[in-house]
Amino acid sequence: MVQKRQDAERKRRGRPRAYDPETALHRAMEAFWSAGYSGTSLDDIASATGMNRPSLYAAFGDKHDLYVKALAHYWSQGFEAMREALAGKRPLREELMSVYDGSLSLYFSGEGPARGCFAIGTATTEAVLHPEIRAAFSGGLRILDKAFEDRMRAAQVAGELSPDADIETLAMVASSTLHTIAIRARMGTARAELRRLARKAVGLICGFSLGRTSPSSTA
Amino acid sequence: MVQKRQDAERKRRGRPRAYDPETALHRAMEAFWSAGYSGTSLDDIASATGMNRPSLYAAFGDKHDLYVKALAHYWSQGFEAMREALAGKRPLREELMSVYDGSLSLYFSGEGPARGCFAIGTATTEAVLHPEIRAAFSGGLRILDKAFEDRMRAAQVAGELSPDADIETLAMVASSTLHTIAIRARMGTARAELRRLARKAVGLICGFSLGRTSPSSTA
DNA sequence: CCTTTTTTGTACCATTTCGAAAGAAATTCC
DNA sequence: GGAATTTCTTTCGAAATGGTACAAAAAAGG
Repeated sequence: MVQKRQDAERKRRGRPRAYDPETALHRAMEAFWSAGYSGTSLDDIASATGMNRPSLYAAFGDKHDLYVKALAHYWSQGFEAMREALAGKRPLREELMSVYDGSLSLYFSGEGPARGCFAIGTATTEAVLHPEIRAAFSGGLRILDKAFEDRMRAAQVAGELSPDADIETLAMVASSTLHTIAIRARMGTARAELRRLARKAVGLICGFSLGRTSPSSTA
Repeated sequence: MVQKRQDAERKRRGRPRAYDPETALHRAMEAFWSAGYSGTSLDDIASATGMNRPSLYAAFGDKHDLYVKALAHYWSQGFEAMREALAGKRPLREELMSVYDGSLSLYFSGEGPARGCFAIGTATTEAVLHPEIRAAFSGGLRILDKAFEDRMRAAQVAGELSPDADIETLAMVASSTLHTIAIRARMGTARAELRRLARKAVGLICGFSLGRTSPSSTA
């Protein structure tokens, strides 16, 4: 961190920044997370980041820009977590549960009631009126879809899933399970119940494996 | 309607209302639908309903009350549609597709880009900070969950689904499919693609029927 | 016709919100 | 140490927002 600063910015000319852009963006995201885009004022964000509005404006542009950057920040974190969880080094069942457990940890982090997924919880609302947010939102969701699908195709090749299994459908179940968990977390469903839900979905998906004739018993 | 008015309100004392409360509430809901709770001003709602703010306040209380009433209005519509679609008079497969087709019609109604589900699209954001909205939101979602589950239990009794089928899991797939469609509609996914997604989910669910050993091919 | 009752419409108020301007502060370059 | 540069802090302003007060309007009751 310190090295990178020295490398990239060698010796900046004027007064040094009093904030770290990365952590400031993260704090701004946290501020948006609970109340959403419209429900969070720039003063709220200023308090959360410790910056004042002019500095915020100079660093990230206006409120809209700031939100879009926060969303990109969230997604890049999510992609990374997804990549690690679905690395393909463990059984499919285990890796899928890693995805859901990791998501639950994120959704139930923070102080008050669970905030669920930042993107689904806040960008869904804005997507209709703000094309940029809609694009960033849908782009991120598609990447997650693809991550599930890629992992399952690999599982099929490796013999973890039946050659007959419809990968597209199973990946869709994996994605929609993530989405329903994101929503339900935000509406107050207990973490344990959501984990139970995830286990059932994983059981269903992994039921389509060789050697099992009836994937219906998904205990 | 006219009769009911004469019955219930016989002869109201003062100046008659210039609006119909039911349609006004519906218009208010439509106003909230695109921009969400925080993103919609009382002026927006006043324009949408043709009422002015004092009348709005007298009729529905403050903005928060109005939104909660709009949400209840939306849910009651949804419950009714669900009840009709899952009446149990047609094959499960057909009735499930009725649910998704009906939902898609609703999600893609209106002028601009698709607005998806009013509840999921707008209440998810507010659920964290507003316990009343959270309660109304989760209550509605639970009723939809139960409607799916009840219908599937009936299907199991009727022999449409295998006795081995895990109804809870299948109902969860049905619900999460509805949720993912609601989200994706709002993020700009084409209606045809969402219908394809619904067909796949229905195929998966109804694959757990007697006489099929492998429900994996869900074309 | 006058009183009572209820709703409407205009106007207003206090607060919040977003954005910008202007000068002070901190650092590098020469 | 002074000039140049970048950021910070204070302050302002215009617009929007939620909510309310008050008089005019429209109906029924007597």
